[in-house]
Amino acid sequence: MSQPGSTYHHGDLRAACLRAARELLEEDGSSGLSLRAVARRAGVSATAPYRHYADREALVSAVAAQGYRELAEYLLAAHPAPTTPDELAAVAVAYVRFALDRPALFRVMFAEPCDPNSEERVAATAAISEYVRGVVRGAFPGADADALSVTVWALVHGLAFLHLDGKLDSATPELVADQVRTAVRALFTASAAM
Amino acid sequence: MSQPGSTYHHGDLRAACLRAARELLEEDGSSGLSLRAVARRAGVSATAPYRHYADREALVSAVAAQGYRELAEYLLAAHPAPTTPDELAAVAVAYVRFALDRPALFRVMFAEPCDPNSEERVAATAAISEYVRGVVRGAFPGADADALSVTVWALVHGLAFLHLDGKLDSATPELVADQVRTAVRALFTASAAM
DNA sequence: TGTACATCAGTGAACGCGCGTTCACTGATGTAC
DNA sequence: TGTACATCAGTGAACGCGCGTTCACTGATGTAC
Repeated sequence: MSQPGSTYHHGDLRAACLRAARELLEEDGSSGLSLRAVARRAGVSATAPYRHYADREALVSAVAAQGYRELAEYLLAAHPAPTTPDELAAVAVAYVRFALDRPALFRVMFAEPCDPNSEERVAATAAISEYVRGVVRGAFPGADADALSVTVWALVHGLAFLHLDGKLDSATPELVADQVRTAVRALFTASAAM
Repeated sequence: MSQPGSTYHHGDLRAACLRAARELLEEDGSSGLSLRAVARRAGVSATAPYRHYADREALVSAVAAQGYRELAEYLLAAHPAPTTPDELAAVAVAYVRFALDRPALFRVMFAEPCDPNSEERVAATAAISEYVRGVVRGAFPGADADALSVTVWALVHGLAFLHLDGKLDSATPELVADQVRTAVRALFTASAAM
């Protein structure tokens, strides 16, 4: 049990490290994400995090896994089981929105060479990919779900990255959303014509 | 003029640094790309690169710019001016191939927060984006070229990144190429139906 | 053709930094009796 | 309810490392006369 006044025992340093890591990530990018900086921000000695994370990579993996879970929530919140193009587009918009709301986190999740050994991480990405497949099956009943879900994911993922890198105009959220909707609709038309 | 036997004057250290940087990038990823490592590999003192690059960022920008130029060559080699879906698909395949052939370079080009101040870099990315627009105009004469070129670029870019991150099956080049062709064809069908 | 000299590419010592990680430790917690 | 003690979360000093960058320098180059 953590005691309010006590400072020696943090109470929930594991979660505090994760929170600190997320903040550093958004402030300084992934280069700012060091174990020492995390400890500093959590108000704890440099070595305290080792009680909770084996090493730096373990912490990064935990951050990424948390990111995957949050992304899944974003998508589910947009629409739990889309079946029309507009509903699918809403999910796509949420995906890109997530990337723009948490740019550094999104980069850690996808752009960094990752260790294939973190089961937490592997499971989280498998869940995302499974969700996309399910969504595509729902929205495009006739199509080859496997092939089309790759296409949809790639399209949306690419939009997210190009916006992240400033290669597309992301001045306002509405502008971004419109672009995403247009792109997804184009795909839907395609599948209908197949 | 560089003299074969002479070691004091390198001859073309600027280019040698670029080459060393590229090698380090592919061997160790972008974390291995330090000025000191570049100097070491070029067989030169740690400070020699400062004759040719103002700082680390200048070198990274130069590497990225070179990457953009090579990407453009890849695409042009695939087809100089595609007008059919198959020709467009060939260009798309080349884009993804480039990413998989030079993963770390591709990441530097796109996944790293970049300085918007390097004109060399800005010009190079503008050229790519202009090329994509031109290709789309050629292959989809009737469509809204601006909107559609964003869609095409995003789709291909997303495929490249998902493959890079091991989120899609990239066991053989042919498998990858097939996926890319399928996705691009889906888009073309869409535009034909619009 | 030969020499003096300005130019400039590369040297090497040194700086301060933040990092990941180890280690023996200490202080707080909570449980068994 | 009170006390002894095992557990374990966090400490702080220390390690070795590689980094970016500065500085005064030196050696090679090539040009002007």
